[in-house]
Amino acid sequence: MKRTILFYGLAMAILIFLLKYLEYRLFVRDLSTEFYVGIVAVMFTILGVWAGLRLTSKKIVLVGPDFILNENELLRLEISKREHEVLQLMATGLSNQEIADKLFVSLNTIKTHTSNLFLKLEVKRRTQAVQRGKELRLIP
Amino acid sequence: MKRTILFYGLAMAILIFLLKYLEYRLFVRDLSTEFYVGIVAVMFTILGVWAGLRLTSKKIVLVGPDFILNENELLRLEISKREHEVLQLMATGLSNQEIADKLFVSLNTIKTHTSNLFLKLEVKRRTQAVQRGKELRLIP
DNA sequence: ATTGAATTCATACTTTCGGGTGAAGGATTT
DNA sequence: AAATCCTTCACCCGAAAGTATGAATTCAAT
Repeated sequence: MKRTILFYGLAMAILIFLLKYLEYRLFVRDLSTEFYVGIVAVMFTILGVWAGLRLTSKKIVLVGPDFILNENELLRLEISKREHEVLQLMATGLSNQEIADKLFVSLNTIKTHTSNLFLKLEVKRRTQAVQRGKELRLIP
Repeated sequence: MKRTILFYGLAMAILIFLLKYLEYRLFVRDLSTEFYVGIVAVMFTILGVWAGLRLTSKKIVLVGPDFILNENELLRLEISKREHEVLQLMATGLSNQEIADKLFVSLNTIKTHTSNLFLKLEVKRRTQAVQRGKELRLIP
């Protein structure tokens, strides 16, 4: 952390120094305005690109495998909240009994949900349901 | 495609127009040089950030869905070729019977393979095996 | 040639899944 | 109030999955 602060401070200092130096040369008419502006534009473009990369690269690492739920598909397939919940747990590899325990309902209830899910997802097995769910971005 | 070209052209035109306009106002001394340079800096910073984001987002898409098999894990867990094969088919949502048909062996054979797989992957169900397999990069 | 691992298969048994049907209670909408 | 949807649960039955054990065969390595 200390190192990055130092690095950024140094970079900032160099940048400001460069700007001031260019400004000085502009002032003593050693440099045309166009050229000055051009250099500034290039510098700030580079700065922008760098900042942009920095931001996204961090986002990639942190948010990296980010998941945006496809609610349209949920609506289209008429999958209820509870069913969606069951699908999520199913995707983690839990058995119906384990899902039932986790949601404090009976095994039969989970069976009903899974059956309805299979109908709506047009699959025959839970493994396929998980696959389909991932394809349709219903689960991460 | 046509739309993006149009969009970029338009954006470029607006940008150049803005620059020229600012240059004009600078020329008629309606604008201080510092302010002009500041605006240019901001504009190009934005441009840079935008370009940076553009570049990385494309990279993400391109590099995204590649799969490199983790052979070390395969060796470490002592998973044989056949077992790996079965795991792959299992991950596609096939039943044991379907896997047996596809590999021209008996259902019992597949059961043996899956049982051994579960032991080696330290799981109890096929859904978990698929999950684990993906975690360890044994399957895409 | 012997050893060991991988592959194959069988039999028997238990557990889990999945399909089908029905139904009760609650919440929302009409 | 009636209709509708969601959620819950039950029972039955057959199919699929998983466990345990044992064994034959093939194939590579020592």
